[in-house]
Amino acid sequence: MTDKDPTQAGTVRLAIERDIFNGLLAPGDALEEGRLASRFGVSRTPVREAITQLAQAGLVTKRAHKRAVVAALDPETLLELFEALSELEGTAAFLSTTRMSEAERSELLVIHEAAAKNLRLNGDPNEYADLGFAFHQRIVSGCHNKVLIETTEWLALRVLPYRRFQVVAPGRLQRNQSDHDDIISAIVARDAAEARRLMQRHTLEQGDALMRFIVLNKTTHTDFHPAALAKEHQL
Amino acid sequence: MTDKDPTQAGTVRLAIERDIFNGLLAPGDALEEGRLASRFGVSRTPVREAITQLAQAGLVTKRAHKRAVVAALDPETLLELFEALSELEGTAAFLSTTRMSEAERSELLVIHEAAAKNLRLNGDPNEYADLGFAFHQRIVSGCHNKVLIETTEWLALRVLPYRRFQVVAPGRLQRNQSDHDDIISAIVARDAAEARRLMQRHTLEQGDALMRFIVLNKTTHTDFHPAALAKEHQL
DNA sequence: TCTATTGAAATTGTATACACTTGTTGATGA
DNA sequence: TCATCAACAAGTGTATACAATTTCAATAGA
Repeated sequence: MTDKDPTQAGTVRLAIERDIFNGLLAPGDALEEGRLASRFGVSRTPVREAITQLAQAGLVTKRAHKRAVVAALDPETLLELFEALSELEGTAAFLSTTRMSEAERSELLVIHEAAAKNLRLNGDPNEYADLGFAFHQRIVSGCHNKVLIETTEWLALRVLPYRRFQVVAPGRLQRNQSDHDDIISAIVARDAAEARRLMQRHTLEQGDALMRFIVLNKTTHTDFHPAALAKEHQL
Repeated sequence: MTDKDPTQAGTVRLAIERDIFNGLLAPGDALEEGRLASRFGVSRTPVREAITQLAQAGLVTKRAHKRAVVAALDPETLLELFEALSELEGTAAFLSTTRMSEAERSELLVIHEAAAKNLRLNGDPNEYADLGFAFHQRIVSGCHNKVLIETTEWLALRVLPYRRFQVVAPGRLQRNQSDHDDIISAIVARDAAEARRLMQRHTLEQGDALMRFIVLNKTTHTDFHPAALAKEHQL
């Protein structure tokens, strides 16, 4: 996903992407070409191209002669995203169980144990979230199917801004870690079907937890934008 | 997928898309902005935008300062595509089994029986291919998960130019139809797990059949482009 | 003969100017 | 006061001009 694109359009695209993930650009916010152009010190042309790319990636929506806006994930779409993502990640786990190299498997274990250590010592929750993300990513990449990896990451990208909120739900971290424990066990035991089942359920439950969290906080927010929630919960 | 995009960029995009599917543009062919612009009677700007969109859709590959080329599906990628697609369609069948409305189910049956009739009467193979495509599409759309539908169609789009070659392999049609029979039976019996298993295996086998066909004809072609193969087999 | 290099031609990336569409504001009439 | 519509403002879509990079062929050297 992280293109090493030396072109200005690519640079602008990455900058906008980061803004979306950081929350500087909230869902529903308008992306006005002229302002972005002057902000990045380029002309409208590369900005337009960047927006076109982001639109195809699903991060912004764009209709003819209307301002492009950051894609707003309504709860229904978010749920659908997690449902699809859970199946993809489950499939990846299934394939990875038999296809990962010894090196990949041991790397996965290292990540998992670092997360466990973080949890035991009450470490930085952001670091734990990053480790959790790495855990998922390694399992996905372990399937050695570039198309599947690309597709999964494409979906994961869209829930990325929301995903770290799993950590705020009470008891989520321990549950998350024990899920990972079970998944690792299945992989080590070369039980691909079980790895799929556990991974699929795990990702779907992450989505459910996120949904519950959002619904709980919905009354106090007109929108459930990650940046607003982050402020609220000192993330 | 079929945008009603009144803008020239959208028009150009659809035109190029059709050219790719029709075979006028073969994988590996260069998409030169200037020539396309003069061909469609527009400037390079909308052409560039169309190419950017197609690149994000995966139909063409584009690197900085280099010509955009129609995405070439090497056999390995094609196999990966079918592996990923088979999982997605299997999941869709799983969900559709319990989620399809009565109307959707009966529509699926109508399509299936039309295909059966076509086969019995030795009808037009192209019509059979279209019915087969419709069969898959209805099962996918029946899952009522827009994200999953969109993702599946996104992958299916990339194998679409190659997919109709399943029909040329000897005995493929009967095998294909009996697979569909079994899938329908599982759906009617509300056996979601079985529907998934059958659908997944079915799509994967379609890919395998296509791969075998390609490998068999590989020696006589430097490339296995669909248009060339179509000419060869009077499709 | 083959390889490396160098220059121009071709092609892509970007800036700017203009055309068209959309939305808003304020004047006009009832 | 309110509805209607026209003029304008703001913003997107497109064309064109220019800059930067790649490509390719011709040439020089071994």
